[in-house]
Amino acid sequence: MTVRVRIAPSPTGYMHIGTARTALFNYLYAKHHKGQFLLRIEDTDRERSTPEAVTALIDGMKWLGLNWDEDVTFQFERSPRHAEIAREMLAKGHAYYCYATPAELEQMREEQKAKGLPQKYDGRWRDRDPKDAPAGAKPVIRLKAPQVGATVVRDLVLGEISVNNTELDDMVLLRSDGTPTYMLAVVVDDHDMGITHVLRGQDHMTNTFRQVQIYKAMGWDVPKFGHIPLINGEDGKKLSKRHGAVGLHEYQFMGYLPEAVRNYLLRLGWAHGDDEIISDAQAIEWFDTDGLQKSPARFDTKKLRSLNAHYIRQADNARLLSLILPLLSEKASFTVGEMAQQKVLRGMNSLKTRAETLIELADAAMVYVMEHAATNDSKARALLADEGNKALLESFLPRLAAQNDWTATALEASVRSFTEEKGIKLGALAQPLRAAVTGLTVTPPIFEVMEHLDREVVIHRIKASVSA
RNA sequence: GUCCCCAUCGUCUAGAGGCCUAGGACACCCGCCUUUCACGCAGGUAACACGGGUUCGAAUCCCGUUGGGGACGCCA
Repeated sequence: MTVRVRIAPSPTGYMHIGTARTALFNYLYAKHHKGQFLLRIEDTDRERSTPEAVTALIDGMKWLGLNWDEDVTFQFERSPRHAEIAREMLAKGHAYYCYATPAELEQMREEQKAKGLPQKYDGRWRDRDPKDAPAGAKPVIRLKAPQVGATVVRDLVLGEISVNNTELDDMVLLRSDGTPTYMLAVVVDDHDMGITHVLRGQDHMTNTFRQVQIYKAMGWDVPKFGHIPLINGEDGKKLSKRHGAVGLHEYQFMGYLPEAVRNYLLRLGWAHGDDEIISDAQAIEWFDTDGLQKSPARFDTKKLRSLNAHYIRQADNARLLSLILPLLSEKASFTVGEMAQQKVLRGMNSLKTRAETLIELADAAMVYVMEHAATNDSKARALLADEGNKALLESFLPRLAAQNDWTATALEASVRSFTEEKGIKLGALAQPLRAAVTGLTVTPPIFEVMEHLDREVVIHRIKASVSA
């Protein structure tokens, strides 16, 4: 049997980081088992679904590199089919009309809550004759769920899980306006799409029991289920906006590489021995449900950053340049030209070992973009305000002006011989030099920066700082 | 409140009854390298929630307690 899995997000604004991880797991599961990975947009909630949100979901999937097979299924388009199944269940005696009004049900729940009873539909229309229906009332269709026994699921992650059927109530399948509920639509779509394995968050566990009852009522094959532990915030509480970013796109904006996010998400709730850095090919080769964790994991930004730093170091320089180019132009307030881009590219090897995000990479790369040295670094200004340093720089200037070989190696040699003659440490001149040339105290190796910067620019900046 | 699920360093995790004096990674601390900052390399601190069983032997199996998460909609 070919494995067919799906990710079924609802378009309610953006792609949640947890949804992204579930999508990744499903994708890898499909690839590992040489099956198909499908995308279904669950847009049956017409109030909240928007075309923008659908686009956000699709963009998120593409950014993460999770390409799906076949066409995207839009759940709402299938509502006639869902209604058809609801009527079929009605005909088979597995469902019934319920005329209770929302207000009536709310009152029922409040009474249950007040008495400390479990909150669930009490089945008031289960055995009642539809002839008793109030005139003009629009009914919903409810599942006639089994009231004895237990519903048992052999979970791919948790093992056997079960619940007594007395705990489950008769859920709504078709709303009074004729539209299907999530519970019905998911089952019908998964069945029609030939889904064999459902890997989803543990927040769906109770839904699974109820959905299994629908499969059984229809006499359909029940797919295998696997309930993935949820992602919590750094404080162990439910991941929410107050923890920072929950939208996948936010990670993109914060300068994370998709491969880093992929690797991080993969290791959150899943492991393959002690492996940490895992390539896409290895992920496909290794991923299976036996490596999934049972308990929830906390989101750790520090580890994500560390992984991101790793992948930035691995990344192709030209790719990095293209990724930070919009950032550079934005920071500079002008379009960064070809010359500056070439300087950044030449300095990239040193820049990328110092950045954990693309934002930091862009910040550091600005030394090659700006016309003048930075002026807002107080430590650098203090260094240049020192008369001794000024005198030192001034006395070194003629050497620099006479410098033939404008390479990092030669520049370093020149500075070394100068400091040796003066009997001072290399850093005694290198650091003021860094401050004068860049306006900063922390940069890539200063001789390399000088090499990539034009000679005239370097000399001009030193002169400017000396005479300031 | 009711039901479901879970429980190893601060965090992510390895661990399938003896290989565990509990391993790795991130973070943290320290050293080396060094023109700053990083990278890299070498060390270090740090965990089996608790209580009962089962067993010659338990981080691993069972029960309970505690703690955590989730679900209880004509949302998905």
